[in-house]
Amino acid sequence: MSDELKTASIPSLRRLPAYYRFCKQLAETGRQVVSCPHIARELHLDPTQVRKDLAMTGMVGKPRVGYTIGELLAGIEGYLGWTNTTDAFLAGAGNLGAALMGYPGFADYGLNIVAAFDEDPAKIGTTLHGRPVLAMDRLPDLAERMHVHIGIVTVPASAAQSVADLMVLSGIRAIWNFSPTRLDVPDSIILEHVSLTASLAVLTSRLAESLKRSS
Amino acid sequence: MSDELKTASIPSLRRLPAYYRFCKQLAETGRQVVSCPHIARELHLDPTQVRKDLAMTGMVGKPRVGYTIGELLAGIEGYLGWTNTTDAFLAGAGNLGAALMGYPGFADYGLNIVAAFDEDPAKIGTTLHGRPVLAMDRLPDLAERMHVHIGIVTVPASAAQSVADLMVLSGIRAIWNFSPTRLDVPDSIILEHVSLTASLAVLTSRLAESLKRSS
DNA sequence: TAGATTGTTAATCGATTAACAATC
DNA sequence: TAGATTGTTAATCGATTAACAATC
Repeated sequence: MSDELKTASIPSLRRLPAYYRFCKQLAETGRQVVSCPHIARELHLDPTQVRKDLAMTGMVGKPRVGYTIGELLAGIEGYLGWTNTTDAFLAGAGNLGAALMGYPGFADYGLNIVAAFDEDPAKIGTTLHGRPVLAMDRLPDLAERMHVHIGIVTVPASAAQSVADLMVLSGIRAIWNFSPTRLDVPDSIILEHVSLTASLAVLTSRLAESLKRSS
Repeated sequence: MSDELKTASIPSLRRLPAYYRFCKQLAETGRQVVSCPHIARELHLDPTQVRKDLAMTGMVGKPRVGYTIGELLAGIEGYLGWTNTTDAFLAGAGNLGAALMGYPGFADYGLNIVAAFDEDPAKIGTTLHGRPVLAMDRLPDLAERMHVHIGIVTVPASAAQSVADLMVLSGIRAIWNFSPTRLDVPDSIILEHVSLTASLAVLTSRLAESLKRSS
């Protein structure tokens, strides 16, 4: 069978949600089909690149017509594992943690943050956007019993590594790291780092260059 | 003069903050010099790659010794435009906006969020981590008078484009976009998008693959 | 049919990694 | 000196873009 899944490139994976979002908007207007040139024009990408990205998910289109939007959405959902909502635990009920808990869009992307964990006694026992804030030391037991596979790290840099260690011991399989620190975890753990400083570096270096040129 | 700045690659720019952070930690222990292999071991990178990234900033090292940490930090700061703190306006005083306003690390990276702007009358006039929340329509006038060049977008997707348009009209030169939407701005505007859904796609697709393999 | 789009193979481009002389 | 590290050039790798036959 054609079960040989060619491992997708990271840039391709990162583009899929944009296609998904655009096609969902199209679907709401009643549209049934969409072509790669159409998506590419909208997102300022190369049509061939869009086609390759979609091919990766197993999608097939019709020449002259394009892809059925419904199939395309289902294809991306399936490929990214968004079909069944995935439960996640969040560690660090601070500002950023609260923001992620309150982000309404995650449900559309199969992510369900079921509880937050914190060390602060003042926060423990409260709720955050309807989900409980629990003591950090209850994370291992609950993660195992609830089969939670995703851990979100929104604690300060100083606590990030120890929280990650705790998650690994708890059977967490994937860590989404929002702290400004690099985390050391076993190779078997999936690690995705949202680095605000990396993004800021691109912004400020370009701005510095632009201001220099115009002065 | 050697004023021909070769435009840096985005991956290189994104790595610089990690070097910066590691070297700052080393400096605190009293260390004076650091080598590329040393940095590379710590951050799990290739030593040659680290050397090329540093060369980009104009740094020169001593064979057998390495780089002076002080010079290295200054070099990165200069290259990324972190020497003089840059003022920024933030639009959208919601959960995420509050989180960014409260992030203590930004000061180290030359970013100073001086005010937030929002449409919600209930929020206008309050403060967020010591900085005022102002009415959105005051942004253009203030941006011009205060020479603010960076705008941070933390409004919901539906409002993001109109906020970006307002920023462009206000003379903002660089937009840091945290909304889940692609923004359309003139080519002259520097645009950096922090896409949580792109990051989540990498995480969930890998997790799905990993769970499939182990089942 | 004519022509736009798909699917796929080839060419290009850019970033990473390897190799190695120069240096202290 | 011996040997680790720098600086730089060459080779490799992977992603993007171009080319083009197949299709409806």
